[in-house]
Amino acid sequence: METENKLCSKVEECYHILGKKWVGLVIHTLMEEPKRFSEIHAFIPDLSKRVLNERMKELEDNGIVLRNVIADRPVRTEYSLTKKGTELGRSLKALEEWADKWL
Amino acid sequence: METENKLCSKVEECYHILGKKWVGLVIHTLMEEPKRFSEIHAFIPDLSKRVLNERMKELEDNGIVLRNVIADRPVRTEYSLTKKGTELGRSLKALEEWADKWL
DNA sequence: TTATTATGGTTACATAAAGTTACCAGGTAA
DNA sequence: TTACCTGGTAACTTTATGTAACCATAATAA
Repeated sequence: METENKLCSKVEECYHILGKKWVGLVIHTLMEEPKRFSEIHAFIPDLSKRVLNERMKELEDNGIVLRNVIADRPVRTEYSLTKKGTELGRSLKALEEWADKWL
Repeated sequence: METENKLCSKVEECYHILGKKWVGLVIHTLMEEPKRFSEIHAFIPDLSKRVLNERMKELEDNGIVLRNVIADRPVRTEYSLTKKGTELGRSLKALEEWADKWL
C-alpha cells in the first residue's frame, strides 16, 4: 500500500475557495451575525467595495452566503451565512485556534 | 455588552497566509510526508515552479516549512512541515471534512 | 429650493500577483 | 557529443486586486 498520489477534488476545491483573498475574513465576520454590505466593509476596511462585491457574488454562487435585499430607502442588503456557510465558519475555528497559539 | 466590532490581528494574519493561492494545498500535500520540490510540483501540476518556489520561501519565512538541501547529485531539496506547520495542517482537517460533506 | 448624506453598487484605470516560456549550472547517462 | 535531471531564475503576458470617481434613489439639512 502506497501513500496518496493525487489530490482529492473536494480538497482542491475547498482550498480554491479559501485561497482567494479576503474570503476567510468575510466568513469569519459573518459568523457573528448577518451583516450589511457597509458593515462588512467597516469590519474589513482594506477590502475595497469592488472586490467585496465580487467576493459576495462568488460566495452566493457557492451557496455559502445568502443575499437579502431589503426594499427600504435607501435600499439595504443583508448578507447571512447559509447552513453550508455556517458549517464552513465552524470548521475554520480550528484554524483560528492555531492562529491564537502560533501567531 | 455589544458584539465584536473589530478583527483580531492573529485572525487577520492567518487568513492572510491561507488567502494566498496554493498555500492550503501545499500544506495539505506536505502533511503526508516531506517532499521534494519536484514531488510537490507533481502533486499540484497547475502550480507553476515560479510560484511554488515563491510560496515555499514565504512558508519558510513564516516558520511553517523547513527547507533541507541534500548535497547529492543532482542537488535535491526536501521540504517538511515544522511543528507549527504540522499543527496548521491538523487544524485544516476540519475544513477538509467540511469539503467532503458539502462540495 | 438646492445642496448633502447614505445606501449598495459599477466603471475605468493603475498596480500587484500569478502564469508561461525559455534558460542556467552541475553533474549523469547514452 | 548530445541529452537529461535537479531546483531554480529571468523576462514577459495575463489575471486579480486596488483606487478613484461616479450613479440612482430617497431622506434630510441649509
